[in-house]
Amino acid sequence: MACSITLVPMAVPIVAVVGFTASGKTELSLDLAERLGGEIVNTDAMQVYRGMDIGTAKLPPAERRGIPHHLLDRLSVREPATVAEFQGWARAVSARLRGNGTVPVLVGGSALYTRAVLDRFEFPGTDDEVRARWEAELESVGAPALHRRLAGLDAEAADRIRPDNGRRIVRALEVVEITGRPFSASLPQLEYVDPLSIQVGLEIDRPTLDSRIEQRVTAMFEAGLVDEVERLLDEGLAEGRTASRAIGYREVMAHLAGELTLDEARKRTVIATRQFARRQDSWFRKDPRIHWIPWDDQARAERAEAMVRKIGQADRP
RNA sequence: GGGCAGGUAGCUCAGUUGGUACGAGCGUCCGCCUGAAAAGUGGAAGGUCGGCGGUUCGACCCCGCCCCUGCCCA
Repeated sequence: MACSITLVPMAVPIVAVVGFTASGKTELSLDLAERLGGEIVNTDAMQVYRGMDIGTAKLPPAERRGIPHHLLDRLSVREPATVAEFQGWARAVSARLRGNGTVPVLVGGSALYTRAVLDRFEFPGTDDEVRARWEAELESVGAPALHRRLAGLDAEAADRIRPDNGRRIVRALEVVEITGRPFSASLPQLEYVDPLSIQVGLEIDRPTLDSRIEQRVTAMFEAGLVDEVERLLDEGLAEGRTASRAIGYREVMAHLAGELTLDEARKRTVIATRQFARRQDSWFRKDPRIHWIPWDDQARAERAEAMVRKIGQADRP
C-alpha cells in the first residue's frame, strides 16, 4: 500500500450467534456480518462435513451474500470429528480474521463447540492405541465393571461419571493413562478467553420452535435428503464414527436398510431434532452471558449490532 | 344379520388360571456433560385396565348386555 499510515490496532470483537436449531441463526448471522464487516465462522459440528448439505441445513453458496464462510466442508464423511481439533481450527481462523480487522461471527448450534472456542477450555491429549484398548475392554467387560476400574485410579472422575456412561468412562481412563494424572473431568468456568467476546442468542417459544422443526425436516426430505444420504453412503458414511450419527442421516440410513419406512424415518428425525433442541436449551440456559433477542424481532439485527458495538467500546481505553 | 380376534399409561403392546397394575419400549418433562457433542448418559411424571349391570368378602381378570376397532361368513 502506498499509504503507510498504520492503523491503531482497534479492538476487534469476536461474536457468536447461538440458539436452537431452526431458530433463524443463519439469517441473523449474515445480517450481523454485513453490519459489522465480519465473516462467518461455522460452529456446527456436522456442517464441517463435505456433502452433508441438505440434512445440516448448510447455507448454499449462492445465498451467502458474498460473505466468506469458514470451517464448512473440512472433513470427509469417513473422518471422525472432534471438539479439540475443531477448537484449533476455529481459534486460528478467528485470530487471523481479527488480525485483519475483520469480526469473526461464529454461528452454530453446537454449544460445546462454541464454548471450546470462546472460553478457557483445554483438552487433554488423546491416543488412538490407548483408546482402542479401553474401548475393547468396555466391549468385553461392560461399563459398570470399567467404572469400578476407574474408581480405583481416579476416584474423583469416577464420582462424576455415571457407571453406565461407557463413553465417558473410556475417555477418563484414556486421559489418566496417557497423562498419569487424574482426569477429574468437569466443565470449566464460564470465562471468555478474550473479554471482547459476546454471545447473542435467538429466543423462541417451544410451540413455534417445534412447528418450525417439523417444517424444516419435512422440507429436507422433500429437497432430496434421501438422495444425499445414498450419495454419502458411497463415500463411506456408514463407516464414519461421527457423521453417521447425525440427525436425519442415521434415520435415512435405517430407512435405506429397510428398517424404517420413509415416513417413519421422517417422523423419527423430527423427534430427534426436537430432543436435540431440548439438550441445546439445557446448555444455553446455564450461560447467563448470552444476550437474548426474540427470534421474530423486526429489528433484531440492529439490536444485535448495538450490543456488539457496546461491548467493543466498553473495553476500549 | 352371524362368527372370530381385540379394546390396559400420549403411542405400540406385556400381564395377573379373581386378592392393592412389578409393567416394558417409544414419546413427554427435568438433569448431567472436557478429543463422537446433531454424540453419550441419569431420573421423574403419566393408567376409573372400553361402558353399564351382575356373581363374589373381593373383579382388570368370571357372567350378561352395550359401544368401538379389525378380520371372516352371509
